[in-house]
Amino acid sequence: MISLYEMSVFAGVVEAGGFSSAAAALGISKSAVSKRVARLEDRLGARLLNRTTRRLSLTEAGAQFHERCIRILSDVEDAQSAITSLQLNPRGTLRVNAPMSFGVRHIAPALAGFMSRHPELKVDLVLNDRVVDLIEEGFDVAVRIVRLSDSSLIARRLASYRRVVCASPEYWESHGRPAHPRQLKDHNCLNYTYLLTQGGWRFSGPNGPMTVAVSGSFQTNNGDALRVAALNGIGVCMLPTFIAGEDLSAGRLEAALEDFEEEDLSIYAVFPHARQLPAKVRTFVD
Amino acid sequence: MISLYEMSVFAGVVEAGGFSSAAAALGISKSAVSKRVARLEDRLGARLLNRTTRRLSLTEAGAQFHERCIRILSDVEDAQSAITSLQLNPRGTLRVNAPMSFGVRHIAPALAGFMSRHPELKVDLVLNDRVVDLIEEGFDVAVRIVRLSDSSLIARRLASYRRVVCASPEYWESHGRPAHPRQLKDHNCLNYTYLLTQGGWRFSGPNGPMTVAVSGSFQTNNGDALRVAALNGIGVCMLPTFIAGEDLSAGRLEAALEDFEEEDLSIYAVFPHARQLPAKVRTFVD
DNA sequence: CAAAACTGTTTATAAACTGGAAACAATCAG
DNA sequence: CTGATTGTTTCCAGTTTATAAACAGTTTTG
Repeated sequence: MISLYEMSVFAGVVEAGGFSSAAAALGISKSAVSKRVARLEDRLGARLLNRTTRRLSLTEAGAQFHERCIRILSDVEDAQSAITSLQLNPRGTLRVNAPMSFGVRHIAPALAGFMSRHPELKVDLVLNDRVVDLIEEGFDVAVRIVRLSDSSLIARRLASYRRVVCASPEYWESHGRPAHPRQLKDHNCLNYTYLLTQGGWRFSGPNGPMTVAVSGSFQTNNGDALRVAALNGIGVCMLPTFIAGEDLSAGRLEAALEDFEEEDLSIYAVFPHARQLPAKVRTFVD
Repeated sequence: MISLYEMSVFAGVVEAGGFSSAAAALGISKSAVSKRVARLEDRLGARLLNRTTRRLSLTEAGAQFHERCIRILSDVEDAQSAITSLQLNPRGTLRVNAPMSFGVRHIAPALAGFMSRHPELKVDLVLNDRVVDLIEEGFDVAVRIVRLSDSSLIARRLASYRRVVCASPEYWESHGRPAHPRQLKDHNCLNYTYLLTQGGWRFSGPNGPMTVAVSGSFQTNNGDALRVAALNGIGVCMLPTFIAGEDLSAGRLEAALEDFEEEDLSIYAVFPHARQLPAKVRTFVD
């Protein structure tokens, strides 16, 4: 198969008007130029240049081929620089996947500023709480609350959060505040479906981690619904700080069992691969 | 530099939807496919394909690049086949150089039939009697009466001819017919300028070649003018058979000294190079 | 007119690259 | 769990490549 290098050497010779000067211009030896052109002619099965020691002239075939060479080489150049630019500048379409609650609460608001800083970049934010296949569904990056052990995916830690047992001040007042996780069995524990499947609420006690089975009158797979229930004083729930944070600061919810909290958990950005991360992804994560 | 082969392998992978199937389709091993694509990605500095063991998907960069790849590869294909076709089919422009007399008398008449057999071919016939630089002036082929010793040019014998001493029947009648070249000094020898510069007329006697100095009242650098003079009975001239042939057959001129004629001389087609002769040239010469 | 300079080509040799087989790692099907 | 399949990596032999040097032919120059 013809190679682009051969074509560019040929174009160089035509441009320079000679093998020796072309060799100098291309920074290679003249024997290399000679052989490249000879090989190209062999592959095409046609003579491209009529050459004497002194003068050089294009064959009819050579003239035709040169014209096309120029165009092809510039097309390749274009393609290459398009890719490079896509790699260096944040643009194109960025497909982001994130959990529902976190996405609505933290990503969507941040997106406005991000997008105004990068007007060439389109963002496609897909929020859902199931674990998606990044590669199959073509995501550039996903935000994950739990770390996955998928070998081909690369994770980067974005932030930490805690899970806080909390309820409204009114609820605590009427039901009392537990001093130990075990006492939760006397409370109406509002449950996040996902946590339930893990067997209960996890704490970190003085003797290591412990899991407490809890039960209550309400369960949902949506963190915001849980929060609303808690705000209304229906019961106790375990909420991540990125959901309950504001309510805790504002005093609308109050925490309990803070001495038994698990160590910090992490929020991760996950990419399909590590090397050669497009700028759009890098910028977004930053 | 990116290579077309890499691009075609990448395009093959996209088309086949997998590395292994692409390898089978391209007839190479899958390790080669893997390495080619990896190298292409390195050179572009961007990931083109997101790959799991099971599934394959194009990156945004990959999708863009693939589109351009397809176009570039087909452009190259086009260029290549255009050259090949130019090489295989007689078409394009054929620049022919020939001596004046021979060109007018033999090439021009033959051209009509040749061109009607090859309507896609244009012919540019340049007639002159000076020796031109084929390469510098861009000729595809030249017809030469004398063999040149130009190293870079390749000659092919087209036909043979003889040089015949002849005059009109009337002239012979009134001046007598010479029996030996030496007797030419008693005749009015019409001279072709070019031959004069060689010192006289050359003959092949029983004792090997001989050159006879001749003189006469008329000399010209045009064979046809010489012929006309001879027809008019002005004197004796030495004409090539390709000029005097018809007149000799028709009896308008009669030969002499036929036993002393030189061995056959040749008419050559001369090309700038031997290998990869375009079809237009080959066809023309045939 | 010979020496010098310059052309493109060829040759010899060392370095780089290439492709395939096999081993490997990861995933999926049964 | 085992076997099949996917893409990657490693290793090695074979090829290709580039360069310098020698070469052949032509033009310029002193």
